[in-house]
Amino acid sequence: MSDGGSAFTRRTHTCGELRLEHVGQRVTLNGWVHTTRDHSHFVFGDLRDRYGLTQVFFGDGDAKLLADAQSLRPEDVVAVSGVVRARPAENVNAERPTGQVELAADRLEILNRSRTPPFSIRDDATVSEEVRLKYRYLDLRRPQMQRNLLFRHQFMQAIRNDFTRQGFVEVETPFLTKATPEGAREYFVPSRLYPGHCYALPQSPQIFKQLLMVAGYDKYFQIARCMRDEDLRADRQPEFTQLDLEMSFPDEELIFATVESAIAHAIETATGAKVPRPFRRITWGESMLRYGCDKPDLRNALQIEDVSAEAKGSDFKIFRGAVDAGGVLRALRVPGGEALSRKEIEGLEGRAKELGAKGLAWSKIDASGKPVGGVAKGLEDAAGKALLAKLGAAPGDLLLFVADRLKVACAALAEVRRQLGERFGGVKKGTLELCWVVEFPLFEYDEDEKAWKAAHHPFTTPIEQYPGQIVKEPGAVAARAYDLVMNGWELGSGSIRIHDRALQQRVFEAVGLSEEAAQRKFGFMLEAFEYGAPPHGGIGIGLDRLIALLLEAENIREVIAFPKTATATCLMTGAPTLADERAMRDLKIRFELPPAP
RNA sequence: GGGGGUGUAGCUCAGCUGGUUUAGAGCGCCAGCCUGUCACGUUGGAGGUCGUGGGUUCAAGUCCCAUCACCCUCGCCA
Repeated sequence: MSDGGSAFTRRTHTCGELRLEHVGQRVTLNGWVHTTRDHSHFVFGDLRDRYGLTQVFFGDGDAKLLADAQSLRPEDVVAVSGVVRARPAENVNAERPTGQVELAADRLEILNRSRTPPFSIRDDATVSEEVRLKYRYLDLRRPQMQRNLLFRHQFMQAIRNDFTRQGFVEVETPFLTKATPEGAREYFVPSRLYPGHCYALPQSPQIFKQLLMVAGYDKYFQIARCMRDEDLRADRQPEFTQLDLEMSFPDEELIFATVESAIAHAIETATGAKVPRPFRRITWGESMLRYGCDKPDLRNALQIEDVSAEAKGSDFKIFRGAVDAGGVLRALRVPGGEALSRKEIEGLEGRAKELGAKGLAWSKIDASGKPVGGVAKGLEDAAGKALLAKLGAAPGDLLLFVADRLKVACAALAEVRRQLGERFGGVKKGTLELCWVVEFPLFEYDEDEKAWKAAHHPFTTPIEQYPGQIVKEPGAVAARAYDLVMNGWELGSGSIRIHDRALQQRVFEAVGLSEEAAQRKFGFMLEAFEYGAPPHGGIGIGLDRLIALLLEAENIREVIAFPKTATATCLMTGAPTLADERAMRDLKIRFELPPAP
């Protein structure tokens, strides 16, 4: 058979495989030249593939072989054949699994030369992310990245296995679908057959999975790609992977138990760590009060306290003023916090101010239990004493206060608490704390549009205190919505859905969606719900984030093979590119671009 | 859309208050030497649009303005 000259000796083993037990065997390795050490009369080479490194010895009198070996450069691709031999005892490399042996080469096939790579393929190479992304295929050769992607694969496999074991069916849903104007901005795909019409790429498979429930697939899951045309962050990419699932006839407990099983199984399979179950539960209200946010890091023992009632009787202007203006006074007691310097406290105050706080008041508690420094004077009156008592202030404490609007006070103290977590809150790297945050509000007030809108999505079941509450006081209605949170990161979000057509209509009305508009946007779904929609609910969990957290990566780009930059470009391919004129003609699209500078 | 940071050799960086040479270092690269290295060692060498454009100045890597790229972040992400 003609092979175009590309015949080569196929490997018998990988570069991570050879041990003393192979000594004496004739083997062939295929791989990349990692390094060479040229000693003139002989050459050592390290051959690399994704399984490991094996030392190859060239020499032993064959001049042609030696010359070829001397010509080898990093990242050349070769096939090397020879006999495995034990290294002399003094030359064993104990740091490598293959370090007991080496391959005494008698044949070297250079399969492909490499240009000098822009950086060396090693974990300890310091390379800017920009360069790494441009040469992503080289970056992915680094052992760390190979470990990351392998870990990701194992994690995904374990999830699929556990859902399959639990009787779930993985169903693929369309990429080319109908735009749903609520929620995240969508990517559009123009239709050639229907000029002026567009498909949208799904921001999530939400509607399809609910229709699968109507279709009777009572346990659905999918490892699904989602696309959102929003601005990016370290933990957000324009396309990302969700573990999406939906169940019929559920309650929260069934969904929690199902998800906990799969997530715990996957974490245990991929990391070997034991994940305690059930996960902790905390209501949204409690979380906002104690931790100032809806994604608490429960490893952190520090807790926020509301001392607005005490502030009311205070003579201290900063405390009292905020409460009189309809705001709150919230405090964070930091045991041992007296060790913080003035400068460190100012650093925290800087962060608090970035988040909109007017300031960060503080006082330390001295050995006799008296407040000293900062706003200590404001704590001397009766109200101050009551406040200290409520906080349980003890010698060595640092007390931090934010007097502000509720939202600002929460955000500022949440950030301060987060920053102090490792030093004073007992947060340890490498530990996991998963929890469910439950009973989210159903609606949020949109200040810009002066209207209530769905906090999760408009298919979420309300928990009405009395009939009609969603119209009379929408802000007070809780929802059967829940978030999965790990170490202070939101992993996923879900709810028990509305399956009743009339209730769905009332919720649409509450968010200002008329019958007509609802029909236009979701008519096919509402119609489906008239054919026997079972009660159902589910969740979507961001897998990139979860995997990044487990690998202690700073950034989800570290666990995505070909990620985009913070400005949604691909440095390797150059995407996005200017539209091709002819393709645009086919699509009957013309762009109006601002004039070039 | 706003704020902050970075940009000098292939890579990672230094370059002070504008003037010390022809803008440096380590790694990498190229060439020589080296019979047990494993981040091999050693000798020598090549390599620069100081992100880009404009301005100030006798003189700009350095100061000013604009712009681009990347990173972080606020808004945004039902």
